[in-house]
Amino acid sequence: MNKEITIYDIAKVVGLSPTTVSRALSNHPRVKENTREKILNTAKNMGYQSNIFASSLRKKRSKSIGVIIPKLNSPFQSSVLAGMEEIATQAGYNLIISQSTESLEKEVSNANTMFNSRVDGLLVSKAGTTDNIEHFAPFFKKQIPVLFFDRVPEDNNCTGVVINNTQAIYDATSHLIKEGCKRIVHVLGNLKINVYSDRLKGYKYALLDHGLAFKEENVITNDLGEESGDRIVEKILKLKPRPDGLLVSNDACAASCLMALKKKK
Amino acid sequence: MNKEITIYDIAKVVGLSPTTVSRALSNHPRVKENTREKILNTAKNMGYQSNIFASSLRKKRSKSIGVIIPKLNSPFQSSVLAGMEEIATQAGYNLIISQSTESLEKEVSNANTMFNSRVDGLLVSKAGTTDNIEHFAPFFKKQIPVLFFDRVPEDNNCTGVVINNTQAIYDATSHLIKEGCKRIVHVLGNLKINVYSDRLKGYKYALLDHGLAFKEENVITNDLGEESGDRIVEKILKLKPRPDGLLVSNDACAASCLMALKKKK
DNA sequence: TTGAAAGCGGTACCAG
DNA sequence: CTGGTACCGCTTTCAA
Repeated sequence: MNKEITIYDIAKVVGLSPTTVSRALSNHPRVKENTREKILNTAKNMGYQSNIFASSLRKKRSKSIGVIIPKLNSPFQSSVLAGMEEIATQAGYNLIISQSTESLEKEVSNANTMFNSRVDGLLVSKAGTTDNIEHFAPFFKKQIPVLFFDRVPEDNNCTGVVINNTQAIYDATSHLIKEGCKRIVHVLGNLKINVYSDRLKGYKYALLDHGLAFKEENVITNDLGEESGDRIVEKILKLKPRPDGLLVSNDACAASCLMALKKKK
Repeated sequence: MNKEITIYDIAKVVGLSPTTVSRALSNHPRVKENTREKILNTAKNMGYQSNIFASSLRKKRSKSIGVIIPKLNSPFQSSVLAGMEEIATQAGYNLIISQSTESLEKEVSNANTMFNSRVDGLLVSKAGTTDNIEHFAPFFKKQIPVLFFDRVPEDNNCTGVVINNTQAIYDATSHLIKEGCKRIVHVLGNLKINVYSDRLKGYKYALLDHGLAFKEENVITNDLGEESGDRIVEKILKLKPRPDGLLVSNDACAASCLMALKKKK
């Protein structure tokens, strides 16, 4: 059984104190260049591996950041994740990830796990049905930074990063209108989610600014899936007069709608 | 400054030893039901949060699993990740993820980070260019389980999980042949990667079994991107006689090829 | 069923 | 620039 090498072992070998070894290993400035090199070398030779548990225990920091997102296998979320990973790694942080699968219950459980894992910070994109955020209270209380992104809570005390969803859909709608569309159907998800309610605003504003009337029946909500194309197209085809434009708030769903429409032809 | 509550604080309050408190909190069987309940209650009331650093230090286990994949924002990889997360969470493990972005250098660095984070196990899908695996040696030496998936090393001493790539492409090729294709172009990635070399085998076998000749010029390798459609189509159109079937080993690239082909029409 | 005490392996504080 | 030592908070013997 090969025992772990500790700084004490190194200290004995180089004839210095554990303190100095510790300092050398963490690049503390007040160690003679010579000494540090000797320590670093013997550490390498002895196959030393720093014990992050002991270090974290003492320093009370985990050097890890928690991430809670609705779905890992979402093109958007996973590309955001890729960016997070890059920056976190650069800064010497680990990323601990979990998904809520759009369930509040799981989000609560994930938040608890993250808290118990003592992450130094938390990045969250809410589950669709989450309308309270008291499961993050322990973080707030302990002053652990919580940053929401994309799907942010209504609560104004929370820090969040979002794109300008309203403007984006305003632009998209305006584009369709300029292309000659008069009856644009807008398909979006749960309006409890800021992402979709903001987009709906953009849609409405664009209609208004171009002198088109907003009609409730042209908005289809709460059904954004990779397989919901058929259902959506069904609804659209029932509308009279028939719509001449379609704006879908989700790539996969848009593709599904396209396929469904092709079938109908 | 609110100090952390420890098992000692709880012990004092309930008038028992830290040992018993520890046992109660970790559901050790040899604690009287009464005692345990009392401890659990006061723990909750006092706002106790177990210190996972101390626990890990003592138990020498992190209850976390490392994951290294080429790209986080890949539909395939992220859906695998979703499955891993589900199971890991169920089992009380955290997932620490990182991406190599197809670079050996980063993969090495990620492996080191994971090792230093003392993950209890490691899940790896290799970067394309990785042809040695000595950066995982510390894991092997310390008997930390390393499981490769999808992109596995050649080394037979490694445990790996793969789909039957050969059979899959054999079936796909056979399908095209049955549809009447005689000159099928196969587009795939770096042949150093098992995924692609296995698929190439399947392609060859299928041609053989259906009495078609294999031609080197019908295989396009090393260019699988979301934007490589134009280049690939360029190559295809130069072939004489013109191919009548196309088999692309990657969804995004296949879509890109379709678009490029449409433009050419 | 419960307890005392010795670690786990670093880091921080206070000296020198 | 270097060292002694207490301590972070939990778990694990060994003992009762």
